[in-house]
Amino acid sequence: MSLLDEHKAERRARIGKVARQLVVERGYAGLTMRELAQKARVAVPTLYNLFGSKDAILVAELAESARVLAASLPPIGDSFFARAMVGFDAGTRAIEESPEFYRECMNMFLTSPETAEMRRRVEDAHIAVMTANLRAAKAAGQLADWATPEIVARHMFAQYMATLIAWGVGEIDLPTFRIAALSGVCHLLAGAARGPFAAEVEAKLRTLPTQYTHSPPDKKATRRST
Amino acid sequence: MSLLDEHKAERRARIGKVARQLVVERGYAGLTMRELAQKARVAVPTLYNLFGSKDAILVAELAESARVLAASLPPIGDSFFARAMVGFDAGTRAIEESPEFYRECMNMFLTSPETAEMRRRVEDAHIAVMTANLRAAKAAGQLADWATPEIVARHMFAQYMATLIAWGVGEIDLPTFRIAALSGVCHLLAGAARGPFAAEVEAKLRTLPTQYTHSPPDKKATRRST
DNA sequence: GCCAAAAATGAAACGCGTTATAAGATTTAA
DNA sequence: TTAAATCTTATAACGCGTTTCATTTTTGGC
Repeated sequence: MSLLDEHKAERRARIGKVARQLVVERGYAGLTMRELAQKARVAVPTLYNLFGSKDAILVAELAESARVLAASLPPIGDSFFARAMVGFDAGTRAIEESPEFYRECMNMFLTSPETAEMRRRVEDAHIAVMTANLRAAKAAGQLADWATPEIVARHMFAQYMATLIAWGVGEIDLPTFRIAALSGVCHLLAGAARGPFAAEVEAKLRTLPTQYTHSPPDKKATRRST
Repeated sequence: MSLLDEHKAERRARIGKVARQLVVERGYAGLTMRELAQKARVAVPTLYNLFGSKDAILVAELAESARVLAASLPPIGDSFFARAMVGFDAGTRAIEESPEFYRECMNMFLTSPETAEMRRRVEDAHIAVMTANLRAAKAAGQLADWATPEIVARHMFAQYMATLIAWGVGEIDLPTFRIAALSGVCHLLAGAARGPFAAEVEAKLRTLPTQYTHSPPDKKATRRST
């Protein structure tokens, strides 16, 4: 790596760090390019040279988080169900580490064209793992004959995302999110699972509260103005 | 209604109509308040007097659509499953009538603070219907003992919304959306349904394609710039 | 050490959503 | 008819993300 590229990387890192911090402090809308430039000791056009847009800066931070998360995934369990839970758990724990940041980035992540490719990558990775998992279940006769592994995997992912969004818009708080996401995924698996797999899912479902609090606004989020 | 209120209502209607048309033509970002004011023969501050914000104008249009939709709901069928399908079908048909408008409004609908109340209203209405429906199924012994009607209803709604979002961001096209949403809801019901209800769900699942095309970008949407 | 290429800089500008201000039009009530 | 109240209007402004441009700084090869 040349000196030039090194300095570029330094700047990128500095900008990303400050951006992340400012988003946590002031929210997505509260992060202004002019202030970011100043606090990162950089000129405004430099932000655009290095990243291209405001969203791209945060996407880069999200991508970094995803990389760290992927590298830290614990070894998978042995039952189909345990394996299915590992990914969801890891994602949820990552969010719990800096909820303000992820919540403020959620709108952007969902809607910015910058993130289209990243969304597809994240989704494909999740779905590939779950599909493989469910394929094994099917081979072991523990999946309904009408169930297609990939389709079930996609629906599970959709269920998780929908719950995530409910949290992102402030509809539910983080503990509720944990329960609701788990519940949703289990409900979905309950239909397709057979044999021991099904028993495991049902057992889990029985441990979940049947009346978790919905619509209890914890802090309002999304698009703060100052 | 006083003359003053009449004229106000006229202006509101005119603005809403033009806004809707402009969104269809140029997308959400392509709708500018200055142009809207001009085309609706109104001053810019009037837009803010009457609505409060750009998003609020489109929210009002969405609310109007929701009102029309709710009023046009066909009589419900007789089986639990048929009843569950009616709402989803009506919503999907509404979208198919003006996909450009709804697609462009989706980001805004999901993320704007203006829509929080409306989201809750729509969600509560859907969930109330489905919950009542599932309660009847439970009373008839056609629901698993671990299944809570309201929770299943919420998961169904989440599944539908997640698929809707996938369409909104351009991940899937409208025909795929129809299949995927139906498939997701059926997968969810398959776990909780018992007896004749379960048989109906499974029968439906067997009719759905097991390999519907995912990620075939039809027209890119979300945040056009001109 | 010098010179061409590459990149960062400061300052100004653009279009956007939104708001303030002052003046003009319209409705209401007497 | 007139006066008060209400709303619309035109215009200009603000802060935002983003871009342009000319200038300066930094880098890499000789």
